[in-house]
Amino acid sequence: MSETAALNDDFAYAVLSAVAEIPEGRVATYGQLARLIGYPKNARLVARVLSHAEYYGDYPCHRVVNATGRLAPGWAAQATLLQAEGVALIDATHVSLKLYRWKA
DNA sequence: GCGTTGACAAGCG
DNA sequence: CCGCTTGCCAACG
Repeated sequence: MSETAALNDDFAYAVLSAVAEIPEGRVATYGQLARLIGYPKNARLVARVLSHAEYYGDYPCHRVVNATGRLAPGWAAQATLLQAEGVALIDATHVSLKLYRWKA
C-alpha cells in the first residue's frame, strides 16, 4: 500500500516536534527544521504547518523565522513574543540570526 | 487535472 | 540586505 499520505499529520507532528525543541531566546529557520525532520526540500510545507500550529496544539511557532531572519508576514505579535523571551529585534520584522540562530 | 500561490532556500549582481 | 531567477512541493481555485 503506497503511503499516499506520509504527510498531513505525520509531517505536521514531525515539524511540531522539532519546533518544541527550540529553546527560549533562540530562533530556527524553516529550512533548518525541514532538514532536521528529513525533508530538506519541503521548507515551504513547514511554514504551512506552522500557520496552522494552533490547530495542533500550543507550540512556540513564534521562534521560527525564514533564512533572512525575517518574521512571519501578517503576524505582528511574533515580534512581541520574541522580545518577551529575550530576543532583540533589528527592526519590527527582523531578528539577529547571527546571534540567536538555534544550533541543533 | 492544470495553473497559480506561498509564514521558503540558494545563487547571482 | 535588496532585487531577480531557479528549484521544490503541497494546497487552492
